[in-house]
Amino acid sequence: MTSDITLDEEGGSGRAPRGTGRRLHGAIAHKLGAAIVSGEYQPGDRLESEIAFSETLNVSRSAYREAVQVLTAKGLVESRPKAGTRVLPRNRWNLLDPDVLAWSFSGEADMEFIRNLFELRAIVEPAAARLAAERRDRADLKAMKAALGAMRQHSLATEAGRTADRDFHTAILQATRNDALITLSASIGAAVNWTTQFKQRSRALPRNPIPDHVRVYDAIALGDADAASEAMRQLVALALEDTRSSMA
Amino acid sequence: MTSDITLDEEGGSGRAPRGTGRRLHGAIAHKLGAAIVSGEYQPGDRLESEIAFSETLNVSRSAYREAVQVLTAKGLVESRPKAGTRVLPRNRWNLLDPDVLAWSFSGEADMEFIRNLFELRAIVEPAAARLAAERRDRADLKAMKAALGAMRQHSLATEAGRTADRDFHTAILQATRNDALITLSASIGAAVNWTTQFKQRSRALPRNPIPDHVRVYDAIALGDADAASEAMRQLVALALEDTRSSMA
DNA sequence: GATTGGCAATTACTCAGACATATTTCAGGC
DNA sequence: GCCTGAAATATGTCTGAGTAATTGCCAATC
Repeated sequence: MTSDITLDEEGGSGRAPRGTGRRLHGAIAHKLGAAIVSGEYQPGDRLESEIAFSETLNVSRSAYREAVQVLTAKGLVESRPKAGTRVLPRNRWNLLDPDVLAWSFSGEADMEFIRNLFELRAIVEPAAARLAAERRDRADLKAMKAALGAMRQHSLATEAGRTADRDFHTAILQATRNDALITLSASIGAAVNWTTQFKQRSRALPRNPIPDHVRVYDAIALGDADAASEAMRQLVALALEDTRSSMA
Repeated sequence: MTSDITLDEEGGSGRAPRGTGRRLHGAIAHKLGAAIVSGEYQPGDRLESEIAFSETLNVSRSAYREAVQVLTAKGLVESRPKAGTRVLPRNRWNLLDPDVLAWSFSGEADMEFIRNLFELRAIVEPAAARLAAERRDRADLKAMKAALGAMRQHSLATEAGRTADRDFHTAILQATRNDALITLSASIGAAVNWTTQFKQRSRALPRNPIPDHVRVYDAIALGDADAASEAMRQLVALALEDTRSSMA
């Protein structure tokens, strides 16, 4: 028997069996992962047995098991012989894993969690800007300047505009020369931009983001660490305010 | 045929086929993951085909595939039909994943990476102490005090002492009420304590860590956010200094 | 000469079913 | 009542077959 289940997520035109480039076990992991982070399965809950669950999904046991391995790798579940597969308590989850973040935002957004992410961002990003001001070289500044120019041309409502925004922040991170910091900030930034995209949809954002970004750039270019940190602090604070107002 | 390979890591008395409680695919993931983060496989390198590699390891294809799924979930590799499985560039790795951190420290420690982690810790922990000072309740303080008492009784050279140290920091994190921050800081803290354990082994550390911790506790108990942040900053700085000196 | 189209080969992906192993649970004996 | 051992059950591992998708080559065309 061949798989006859759609397993499509992000509800929409459910025509294709699954998006191209997406493997079956990946789709299962996404489906289960989203169900867990959304609270559909509670910590401590036991999943059906492998045989039963894979039959329910109309997939082979191998495909299902590979999906569970992914969830296990991200700390969402734990499997033991005879005991079955159980959802782990939330403090075991790798909340900052890019996939887990994506799953968290694939359903309804948990405002409390978003606040926590912004709080973390407000801690990390200003510090990153500070390091960037101390360590940037000519190539870093060039990249930032180019991204800034692109941001001026395209609105944040367009895909090109959001890409430019991402590029600007990425350039700052690269200048910190700290891989751990880069990984962390990139994950948080991506997740937060989920909400930005959402925010734009409610089209109540006339504020021009360029001046905030220019202040950050100028401080980094001057090598003024304190000013860079402060400018970034403001930028994050304003972003949180925008997000908050667009959701209230 | 049954698996006849040992797959033992952490070189030592290689008696058991693999540590109890450790599944085969987990052992493979550990072995491959450690090999990748240590640079044995370079980004862009292509792994042998599933059939060939699983035969080399004397394990079934299923076990090997499940291990690869874990690595894929952590951003270390990517698999595509016909193209094979390739090691991804380092900026795609989830460097802050607990397992990836563990693999990083299972081999020779990369001093540059350790510095980066300490830098990140120096950013996050003082901010966490600040939040804890603002939000802690009686139960939080009680937990910190208990951990502090345990630290006084046992040296950091003992397992009990290290547990108490962890408990103290965990209690501070809990008081921040920020899950994302807790997850992050716990991962970094655990990784850094790898180095602490290593540090102790070189037994050149007469410094008493208690006063530093007491300063942090007092500031948090008083609700003095600035003092808490500053005290934690000092604590992290001293820890870095100790680690640096014990490795030089 | 450069570009586009189709073809074939290779590789991962999925499926199916059997057997092995570990852990919990419960029954029995000291 | 505690400990010991056996049975039940779910995950873990193995094998082998067949499917699907991507790449790289080659030819035909502009």
